[in-house]
Amino acid sequence: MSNDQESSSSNVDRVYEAVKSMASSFQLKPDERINETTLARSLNTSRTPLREALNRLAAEGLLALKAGKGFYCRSLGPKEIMDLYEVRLAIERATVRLACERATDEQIAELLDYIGQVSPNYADIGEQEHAFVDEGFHIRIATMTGNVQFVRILDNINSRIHFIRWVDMKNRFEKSYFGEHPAIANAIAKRDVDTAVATMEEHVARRSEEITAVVREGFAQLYVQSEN
Amino acid sequence: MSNDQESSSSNVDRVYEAVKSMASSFQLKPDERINETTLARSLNTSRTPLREALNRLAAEGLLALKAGKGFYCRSLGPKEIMDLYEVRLAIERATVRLACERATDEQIAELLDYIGQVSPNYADIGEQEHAFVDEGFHIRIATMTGNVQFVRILDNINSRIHFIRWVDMKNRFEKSYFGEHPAIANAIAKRDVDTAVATMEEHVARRSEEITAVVREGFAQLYVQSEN
DNA sequence: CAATACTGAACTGTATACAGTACAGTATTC
DNA sequence: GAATACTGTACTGTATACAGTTCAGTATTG
Repeated sequence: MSNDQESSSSNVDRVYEAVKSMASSFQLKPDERINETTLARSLNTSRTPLREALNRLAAEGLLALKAGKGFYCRSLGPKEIMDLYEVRLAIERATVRLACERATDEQIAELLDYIGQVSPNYADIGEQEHAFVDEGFHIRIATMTGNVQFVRILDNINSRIHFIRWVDMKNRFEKSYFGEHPAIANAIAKRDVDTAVATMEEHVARRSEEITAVVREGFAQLYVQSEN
Repeated sequence: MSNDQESSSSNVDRVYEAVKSMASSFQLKPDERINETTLARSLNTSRTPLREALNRLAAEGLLALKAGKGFYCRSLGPKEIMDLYEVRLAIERATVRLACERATDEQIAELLDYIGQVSPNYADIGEQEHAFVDEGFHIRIATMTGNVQFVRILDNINSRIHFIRWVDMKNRFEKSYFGEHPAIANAIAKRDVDTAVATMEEHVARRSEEITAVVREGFAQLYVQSEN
């Protein structure tokens, strides 16, 4: 049945994206066992392509596979979150430095434009979108390095902390978008490596601290938010 | 505590390791199509678990999946190699810094011991082993951070550049093991962050330069070496 | 009543069958 | 003889069947 639009990406890719989205938005709860038959049926496919997608996600660290018990949505405890932020800091330190050195003028113009487009109507979009916009900013900087591997890794980290980022966005978005992000972008535009790196470090580190506070408060409220 | 959940009890994990090893050692040639039926048979399994393993490896970047045409062993061109070394530099800069701050005295003792054990009989082992020993050194430093994510990423990079590393080892091993590695380890032992980071940067960067030279010479000879 | 053994449902892990598709090698036409 | 159409083979992608295992819920025994 070729009912779906041209499968530029295969069935597995479609399922992969769907499950990834479900995991990022915590429709799949942490440490919850994934019922393959049910999930396959709800995605209009069979268990074979579903399991192939699940294996990819497990390889990326979004899911865990307990032998003999199947796939679990990976739990996201305080330790893991801090660890991921630590890796993110290491990566972004490098990307912002390389971006200063290598970004084309077009890329820089596009980055400034990206910031500009969001600012006016930032109030109209939800937290979920805020998180995506934030991720988009950092991914653009990674892209400026010309090194796909950085983008790949950052993308992986993003998908794993997306939900946390989303929650935190309530407090942070305005600060990020009218303060720190433009500061970083401007430093890149001036090819000012030291300022760019320092600002980025501060940006990520501050975020990390705030996350810690949220995490310490406990996760209960987070999960509640994702109920509906 | 037994890891037989991971390796021996699961057929997929066994196949995964086998194929990974084949890809790292270029028994599977770059850009070569993988015949699932044949490979499955040679690994004493069926296509289903094999494909699950292949999907994991594709997610990790060791294989590529062309839609409608199956899995291919990923080509490793100069650009990709340089990119991976660049990421590695970013990661190792971070790990060595954190290792200085967080490593336990036991871990440091173990690291020094690791170096000591290898030195005497370094001539007895082949290049393949040299590469593993080298990787082991860097993985240990990553482990000292207490952050599993760093280990994970570094391990991924290692598996993708293993072959290149192996080739380069002919020239580098002695320099690494009697010069740079001990220098890094000693700096960590003294908790001297600046020296440790600087030495590590120099170490990875120098290696990267030499790799470039090898790569520029052309790959033909590399592939020939892996024939038998 | 508590604790342990038992049984069956449900689910994972694997093998296999089948359908659709790319590709090579051959035939056909100009 | 060259170029294009054709046909068969082989392989991927997916569905399904089956075997082994876990787990919950019940029965049994002290």
